[in-house]
Amino acid sequence: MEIEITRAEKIAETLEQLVFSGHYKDGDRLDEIKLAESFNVSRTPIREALQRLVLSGFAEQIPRRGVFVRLPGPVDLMEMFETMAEIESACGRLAASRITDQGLELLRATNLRCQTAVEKQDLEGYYAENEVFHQTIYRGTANGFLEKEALRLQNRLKPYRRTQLRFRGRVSQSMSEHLLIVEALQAGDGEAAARALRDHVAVQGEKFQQLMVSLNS
Amino acid sequence: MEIEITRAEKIAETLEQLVFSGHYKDGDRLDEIKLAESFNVSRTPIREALQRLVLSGFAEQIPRRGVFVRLPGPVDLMEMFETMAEIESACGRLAASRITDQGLELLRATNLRCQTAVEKQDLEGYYAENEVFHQTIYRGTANGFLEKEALRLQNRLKPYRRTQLRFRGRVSQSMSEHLLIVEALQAGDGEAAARALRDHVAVQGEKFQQLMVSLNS
DNA sequence: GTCAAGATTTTTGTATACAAGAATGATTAG
DNA sequence: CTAATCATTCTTGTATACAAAAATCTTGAC
Repeated sequence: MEIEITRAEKIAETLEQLVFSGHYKDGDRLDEIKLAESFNVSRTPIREALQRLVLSGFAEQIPRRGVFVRLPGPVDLMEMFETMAEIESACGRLAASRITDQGLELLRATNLRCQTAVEKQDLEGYYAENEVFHQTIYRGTANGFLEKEALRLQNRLKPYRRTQLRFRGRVSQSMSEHLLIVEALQAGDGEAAARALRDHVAVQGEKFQQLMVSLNS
Repeated sequence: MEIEITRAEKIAETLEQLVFSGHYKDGDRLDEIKLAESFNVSRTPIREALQRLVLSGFAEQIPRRGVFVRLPGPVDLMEMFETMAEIESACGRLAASRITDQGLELLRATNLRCQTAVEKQDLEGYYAENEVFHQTIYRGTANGFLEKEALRLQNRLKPYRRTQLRFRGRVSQSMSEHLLIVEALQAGDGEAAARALRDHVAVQGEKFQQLMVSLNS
């Protein structure tokens, strides 16, 4: 966990959470003065935090006008999930020939914890372990840059993935897909791992409807 | 072309160019005060520009210490090129079934201009057309998010690609690879396009040596 | 009553002032 | 002469002040 020292960073983190959690509507202006008051700081750290939001894609800045929340619409989300599927796929291909035995072991262990979380109906726990599962694959690529890019997108899509997993049958299906992925990685079959991960992450068929439904909540 | 209004944005752009062009060494501290003096502005816009550099990955910020240039080393570059290869590959796969006839036509036209640039020994022109070639493929994915991500990385790797193309035989080899890519896209063969683009961008064999050599210049 | 032009207010972008932590150097004890 | 501690200086982070542009409101003409 990174230690954050400056107020601007803490504020940026908090604002990201607020945007994530739907506290703001799309198009809302992020008023520097009001934010400064509510955070009990001056406009300076607020402005730095807003810049971070803009550069992370959560907001848009119109010069001399202000910063506005930009929540992804259905099309944006589809595009982001498709991109994520391709990136995870690439991670799988590379990890298949590079992941360490420790990595594979961690993958299996994480999968087990996923399974127990499912059995205990611990959705929150499942989210967390599922994240670790994918992050372990990113790490397995032995490509720090790709890993960071994957983490960035994973974080960006996190809230939407959560809502998706709430649908009936999704969790158990997801679990069996995980097994396929581990098998492919264990066998060192890059193409199979790439395919399995792409299918796992991609939003197609049933999942498309579910994503669209979850957008109206 | 985007219009930039605020000074901070112009300064950020200029600083990026300076870091790109090797004006700073790795680890150099970007002194706010000196930069402010040299740009004839106050520290405020400088700080905003520095933040942009940090979030783009060109520099690193250590709280209460300052901002330091972070140029990619050999390992970072290999990782970035590998990631780029995978992303371009993904673009190829998606574009194969989505690129419009206009897109294909643009691709062929751009390739022709590449060819004439080669014949005229116009390396600068070749760089530009080559960029357009790849950007046309990004556009062909019909995925705006992926397109933007690809453009980001392309921009980040631009200076290194340039040095690479200066090696004997690279340009003509690159040209024939372009033809392969266009063929695959035209045939709608996603897998072939993916493979062709990955091989085209990937740094392997001869190209690895060339990249390493070009780093010491 | 409506629309437009000008004045006023608000808000962003920039400059400057100030506070706190880090780096540097000096001074003194060993 | 070396090392450690303290003081000084410098730099960053934050607050405040100011300027310019945009938004809003008012007033007047039609």
